[in-house]
Amino acid sequence: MNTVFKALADPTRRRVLELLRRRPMTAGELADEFSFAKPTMSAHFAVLKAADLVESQKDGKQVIYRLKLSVLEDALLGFARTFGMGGDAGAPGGSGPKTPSA
Amino acid sequence: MNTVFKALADPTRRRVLELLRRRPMTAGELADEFSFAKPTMSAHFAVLKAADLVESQKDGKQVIYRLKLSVLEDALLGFARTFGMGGDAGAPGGSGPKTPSA
DNA sequence: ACAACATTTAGTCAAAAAACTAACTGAGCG
DNA sequence: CGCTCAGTTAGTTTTTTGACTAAATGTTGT
Repeated sequence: MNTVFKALADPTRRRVLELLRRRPMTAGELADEFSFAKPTMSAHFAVLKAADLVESQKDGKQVIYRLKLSVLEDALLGFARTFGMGGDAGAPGGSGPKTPSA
Repeated sequence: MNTVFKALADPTRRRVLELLRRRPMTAGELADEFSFAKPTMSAHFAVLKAADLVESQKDGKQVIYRLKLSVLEDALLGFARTFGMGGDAGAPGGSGPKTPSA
């Protein structure tokens, strides 16, 4: 989950995710949407993949990236619910968990 | 919004927000929950404040920090809705929501 | 006024992040 | 086979981040 938030910290990567929300795209197609060099984009893809936010599939000489929406959902909405948004998952009224491990 | 995601990228800051979700706390109280030096924590508070995720109020020689839930909500749920989660604010036109509430 | 306390500011440092160019790997084509 | 295209890996550089100690600021009690 920390990797997810780290991945989301960069605006380029957030935009990659937004592009992938519509359809899977090849590394080249994605890279064309930005002004960065390809290795730079490749590194961004690697971060997204390490966070399990995208999956890649090789197709001939291209690599197709696809959004893993459920992972993004789990992280985002899961965290949101921690704060009592969109449901309830961690906002007790009495004395709750300290969770002193971080 | 970028500042919000940058702020959320650090686990210490996420935990500060979680602590503040229950009640406003002073800088010292918050700092006591962590093993870092106080100036380190102060810097984290500054990042959260710059992202407008918390507000501070001076009370004598202490500083009380309070969570700005609505800002967190706007950023988090707003971004989530971009992906068709928890509502609709930017769902794909050609291909509908893949996983409406998984 | 002075001391004690809570917090922030200043300055330093090491590690991580984000970018680049150059070189490599693997796939398909003539 | 040798070329070219798509993408990644390697290596370097600059900037940002997250931590620390020491010192400054501001507040309260004596």
